[in-house]
Order: sequence, then structure tokens, then C-alpha cells
Amino acid sequence: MGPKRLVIIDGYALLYRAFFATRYLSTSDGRPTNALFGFTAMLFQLLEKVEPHAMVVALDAPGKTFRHDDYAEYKGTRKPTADELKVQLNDARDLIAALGIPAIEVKGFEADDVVGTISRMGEENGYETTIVTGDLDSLQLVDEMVSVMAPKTGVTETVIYTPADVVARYGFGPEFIADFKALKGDTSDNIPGVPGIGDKGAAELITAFGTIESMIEKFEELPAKYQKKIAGNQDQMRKSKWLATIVRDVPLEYDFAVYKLTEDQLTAAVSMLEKLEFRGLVKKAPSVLGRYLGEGRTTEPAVEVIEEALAPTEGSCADYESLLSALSAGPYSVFFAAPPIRDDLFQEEIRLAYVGQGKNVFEVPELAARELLQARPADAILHDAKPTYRFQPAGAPAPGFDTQIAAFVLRSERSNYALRDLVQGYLEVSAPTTPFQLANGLFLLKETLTDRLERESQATVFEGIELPLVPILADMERLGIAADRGQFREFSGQLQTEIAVVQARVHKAAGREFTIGSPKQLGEVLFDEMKLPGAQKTKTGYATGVEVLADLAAEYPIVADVLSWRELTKLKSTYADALERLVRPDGRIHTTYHQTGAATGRLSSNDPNLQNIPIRTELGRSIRKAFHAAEGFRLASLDYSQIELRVLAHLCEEPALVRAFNDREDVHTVTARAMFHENDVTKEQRRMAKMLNYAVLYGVSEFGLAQQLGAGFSVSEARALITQYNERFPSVKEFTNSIIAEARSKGFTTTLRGRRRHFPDIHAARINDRKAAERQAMNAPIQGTAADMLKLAMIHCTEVLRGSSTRMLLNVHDELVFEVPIGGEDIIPKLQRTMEHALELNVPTEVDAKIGHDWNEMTPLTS
DNA sequence: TACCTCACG
DNA sequence: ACGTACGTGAGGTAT
Repeated sequence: MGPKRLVIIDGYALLYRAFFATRYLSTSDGRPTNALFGFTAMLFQLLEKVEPHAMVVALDAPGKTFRHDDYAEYKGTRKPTADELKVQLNDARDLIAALGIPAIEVKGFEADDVVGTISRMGEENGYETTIVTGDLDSLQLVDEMVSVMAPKTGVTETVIYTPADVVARYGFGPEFIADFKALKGDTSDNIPGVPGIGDKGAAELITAFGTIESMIEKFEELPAKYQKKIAGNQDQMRKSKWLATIVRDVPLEYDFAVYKLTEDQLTAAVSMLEKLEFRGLVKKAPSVLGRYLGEGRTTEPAVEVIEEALAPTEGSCADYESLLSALSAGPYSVFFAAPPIRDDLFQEEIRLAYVGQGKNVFEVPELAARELLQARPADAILHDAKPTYRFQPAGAPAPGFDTQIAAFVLRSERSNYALRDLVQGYLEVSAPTTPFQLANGLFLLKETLTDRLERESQATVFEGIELPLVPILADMERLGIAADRGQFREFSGQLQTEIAVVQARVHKAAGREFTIGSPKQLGEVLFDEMKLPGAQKTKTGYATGVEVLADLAAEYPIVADVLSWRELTKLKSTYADALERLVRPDGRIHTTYHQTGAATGRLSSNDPNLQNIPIRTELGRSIRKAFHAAEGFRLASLDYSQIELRVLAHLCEEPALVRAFNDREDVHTVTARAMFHENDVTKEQRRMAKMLNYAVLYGVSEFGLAQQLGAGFSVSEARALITQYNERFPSVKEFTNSIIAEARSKGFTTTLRGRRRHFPDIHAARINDRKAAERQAMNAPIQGTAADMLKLAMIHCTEVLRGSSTRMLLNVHDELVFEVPIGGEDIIPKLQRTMEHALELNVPTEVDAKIGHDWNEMTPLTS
């Protein structure tokens, strides 16, 4: 059990090592076999000890590699391979094939690069990977999910390197191995390095300065003796690093097929070992290879695991008291057979729950399980705890574990977090079917997920941000926000009247009745029948979005009417009518937050979505007006000003941006001044600068920017603006480039608080998919850091509000809405300060506060 | 169910 | 040659 395991063997590196490490051996007819023996012995050891689910051998392709293209002397010092080894290399291919292990080689790349690529793919697919090699260059690939196994003295004695082992041996982590070689050089690969710098000097420099790039940047700070050595050798050093860096995006296909053997393969492999006269290995073969017969490692447990791992003893308890006496101290899981229904906010019904502890699972009345949760929350393991918490009194402490949240933190791009699937996937068992098995699986998942969170450095995000947020969100959902049904109803009526008028005008102008809401019909009316200019085709017909229609509205009244019809019907159906229905008997609207909905770490809100209540148009704000404070209270809205740009400034450290925020200047104006080299910039210039700033956040494309800038802007003008921006703010471009490079090599990006987002598509075959992944990657740390900040702010604000009658109602990404008792407004500056310091940046964060009776009419609060 | 359109940050 | 900014949720029509 535990995670799936992958073994990647660097074939020739291991054979090479085995050749020198194993005493000379030969068959009775004189064929040398020592390298093969060492190789096979190690393989057997692996199969026994690691029990991999998937296995692959990487080989060097014959011919030159891309490294030779740039550096002809690469590996120029290598002596030709000894003949005794050469013959064994050929036999090795046959042996590997006989054992049914896939072998991959890619022309132009070395086996190391193949290893790097597959280990990265394995990581993306959730494999715990062991790289088996005789060559320590691979240490640069080590991380939480990837370890390197290398022969120690002989072949059967091995040493395993985890990140901590690399640090222990070298004094720095795996990420600096390439820098180490860049300084020290490597005679076997003919990598020059920096003359005069060896092990000690290289280690010293890396510990003090990190990468060679930062050494070059901080050249003046280097000790004088190293300055001299490096001075004339910078290019050589850079080149050496390039040579030493393993490529992790080699174009190759590998399907992680489960390693398995047929009876025939086993027979063939054994007869091959017999021919090689490896009598000891032949004897061991049935027990070592036998377990991979048939369906291989992963399916072997399929039947058994349900019987063993997920085979709870099924008990039952009639009430809380008997449940308590049946349980021992420590963690317990609770699985609710029927999750609470959202609509039944205040309703309690007799349902069943399943409480699991180790092998024991008890069927109990839901009420008993709830009592247990309230008595011992810290031990509780739940899946999607929030709906359960909605029924509990406010202010409850967080549960001990939430498997849905943990799975989200690990892989936020998932769309399905069903308990069944997590149990199946993470515990590698066939799908649980009974509630007893689910409670049992839930209990077991905690171990596995905790381990994974730890390995992937996500424990802090889980424990420090996501888990504490669960009860806070439950409290906000339970409380809801007051809203005026009558106002929605009345507004809906007004809209209906207006819609009828506009609709009639549209039909009259068109000369016939048609469904305005049908883009297909609308397109035909406007572009076929009325022959309006500017028709754009989409896959299914004409494009009729605002971008297209807005240009025509001034000249064609029918188009203006269509746009107005759209606004009116949108407001009526999506907002006025829908919200009216959702005002609960307590006079409030209760949204549901999705903590696992957005891959960046943001929250999402649904049923209804209170994060997209209109604000941009006067008419739309009538909707917002219906959200109001309870009797005796006022609403306070506290929002971060330009939070994502501040995060960007922090992350890329662009001096011009940092200075603008430090000086509390308008950042778009500052941007415009810099771009256009003028002190007084026009409104239009500021508008363009603003768009550029946002373009950066989203991953700019020339075409996209031109579209956004509006009519009259060509792609080449947009390109020119981007060039100007990049010239003026070079650190921004460097930052986005480095993020993409990181996403490529590691497979994920990281926010300021360590939250990761994975990008499987960053190596997609289709360029468009790849480009899209790159844009997502450069946006993720920015949006994600802002999300971290908001979530931390919510946690800290909850502490500030403990014991107060002010309460937090809503999260709208960069805004928090509170309900403050009249007379208790002095809490607002405290909340403001709390938000401003939730996550410190190297630029100030500003939070603006507004207060009012409803969500529309709010007056700024200066403090 | 897919697609379009549009509301928000 | 192709499609076009990041992240969402929701309602409508047409299939």
C-alpha cells in the first residue's frame, strides 16, 4: 500500500558500474558475465525490496547528443568501452527484454535526460520514484517524490539518496548539483568547470551564494580569491552548468504500464539466466519474479485488499454513550451515509453514520456521531467536513483531518474528490462498496495523505491554511447575508416591463419575431437578413458576443437594443429571480463555498454565487442594493487594493513597481510614465498601462492585448507596447520566464506560502495546450499568493472577532464583507490592520474600508 | 449535454 | 496553421 512506486534504471550507467564492481565472471565457454551478474543481482534486490508497480530502463541512444552539437569535446576524454563490457551490453538488452521491462532511448539525448523526463512524469502521476544508477549526476533529480539508489561498494550494497542525504553529503540540496559541477568540472564528461575550484571551493561558494547565476550577480561580494578564478571563466562556467543540467522534457512516450510477467516470459527469463550460468539467481527467480506473474503488482491486491485492508469488523452502537465506550483514544473517522442536505439548514433527521477506528467500524445514529465530533473534534477524520460543520454551533474548532481538503492541496487541478475514488486511488484497492469499507478507507487515508503532504511539502498549507478555514467557512455559510426578497421581486417586475418594450423594438426592426436569446437566430437576423457588417464566424455560426456587437451598437439601434435586452434578461433571470428564490426563511441568503473548486487556491461560491453580484453598471447595482445589514447592524466591506499587482511586485522585485507601491503612488500612472517617458500622462496612456499591467498577470499575448485595448489597436501596436513594457520593467519578464522554466522542470509552481499547482500540460504535444499551461503557470503564483493572503486574513480576522458580535459574512476574492453592530465600528480599523498584515510582502498592502446599510451604498472609512 | 454569453475578482 | 489573457458559476438555447 502507500503510493504507487516507479523504478527507473539508468541501464548503461548501472552496467558500467557493475562491470568494475563485480569480480570477473564468465560462462564455461568464456563469455564474460560480471556486469550482467551485478546488474541482475541488483535488479532482483529491487524487485524484492522496492516492489515497484512500474519499471522502465533508460538507455543511451547511439550517436551524438544535443550536448555535442554545442560542445564537440563533450565526453571527449572517455576511453573506448572495453570489449568485455561491450558484449555484455548487448546481452543486457536481451535480458531486459526477456524480463518484459520496457526500454526507452531517444536519439540526441542521453539516458540521464530520459531518466529526468520520466521521473518528472512519474511525479505528475503521483508515483514515488526510485532512480537506480551508478552515476551521481542524477542526484539533481532528487526531491520529495524521487530518490536515487546507487551501488555502494559492490553492487548488492546500495545507498539511497533523499534530499536530506544530498544535503548531508554535499552541504547543499539537489537543486545545486549542476552548479556544483559547473564550478568543479567533471573529467569523465570533460566538463571544464572553473580552473582552481574543486570540491571544497565549490561547496563553500554554493552554501554562501546559491546558484552560479547569483554568484555572477553578486560578483563583488565574492571572496577575492574566487573573484580572480571566476573572472575570466564566466562563460565556461555557464556552459558547464548547461552541460551538467539534466533535461526533463525530452519528447518521449511512456505509459507507466503495470510491470507484469506472463508464464512464458518467466520461463524465458529463467532459461536466459541458466544460459548465463547464474545458478543462485535461477534459484531465486521463482520467488522474486513469481509475484509479478499475471496482473502485476497493482492488481494483486484488488481482491485481497478488500478482504484484508478494507475488511472492517462491523459493529453497531445504539447511542453516544455506547459509542464512547466502544472507542479508544486517538483518531477516528466518521462517514455519513447521507450527507446533510443543504436546504435543510435547521433540520435534523435520523440518518446513519459510520465511525471507524482501525479495523473496527460502528454503525451509529447520526446524532451520536455528531456528539462525538463536538466532544473530540481534534481526533476526527472527515471527508468534506464543512457541510457537517454547518449543523454545529458557530466557533467550533477544526477537525483533525479532512481527506477532501488534503487531496485538493496535493492535486488542486483534480475535478473529482469523491471519497470512493480517493480510497481507490491512494490506497490502491478496488473501490469500496459498503459504508463500513468507506469509513475504514477514510481512516486509512489519513495516514497516506499525511505522508504525501509531508513529502510534497504541503503540510503547512494544509494545517496552517486550509484546515482551519473549514469551520470558518461553515460559520459564514450558516450565517448567510440578509437580503430583501421584496426588492428582488419588484426589480424583476420592472425588468420584465422593460424587456417587453425592448423585445418588441428588436422584433420590429428585424421585421419578424425570433428568439433573441438564441445566438444562432440572432446571428442570422443581423448578418444574413439585415446584412450588418463585421460578421465573424464561429464553429457553429456567427459570433454575437459583446465584443462584436458593441462596435455596431452606435450605428444600428437594433444592436444597441439587443445588448440592452441581454443586460436586462441577465439581471432578471440570473440575479433578481434566482436570488429571490434563495432568500431563506431567516431572511438571509446562504451561499456555499467550494474550497476545492479553484486550482489556484481561491475559493469559489455557488448556489448562489455571491462572488459575481453586479457592480459595474448602474442597473446591476440595484441587485447589490438588496443585500443589506441586519437590524441594528451595518455592512462593512474591506478590500485589498491592487493585491495581485503588489504580489507581482514582491515576487519579481521590479524596482520601479516596488518603488511605486512604497511611495503609495498610483501604479498604473507610474507604469504609464515609465513606458511613455513622460511626466504628465494622458488618461488614454494610463488606460493602456493598466491593461499592460493586467496582461502580465494573465500571460500576455499580442493578439489578446490588441483585443482588450479595443477597436483601432492592431496586433503590431500591441506588440510594440509589450516591447516597451518589457524594456522598462525587465524583471517582470525575467520572473515570468523563470516561473515557466520552473513549471517545466518541476512540474508545478509554488506560491509565497508554499502552495503548489501542478501543470501536466506544460509538456503537452500540442503547442496550444502547452502555451495555455504556460500562461496558467505564470499566473498561478500570483493569484495563488493573493488567495493565500485572503485565507490567512480570514483566519486571523476570526481570531480578532472571537467574543465580538461582529461577524464575517462573505469572501469575494480580494474583499471581505462583515456585519458590524451599530456603535461597534471601532473594530473595523483592527480588521483592516489584520488584513494588511496577514502575509507580509516587501511592498505595503493597502486595505480600503467602506461601511453602509447595504452592499451598494457604502461610504469610505478613513483611518 | 454542449455551447454561448456574461456576471464578478 | 491556428487560436488567443488568469480564475470562477450560472442561465439560456439547441441538440
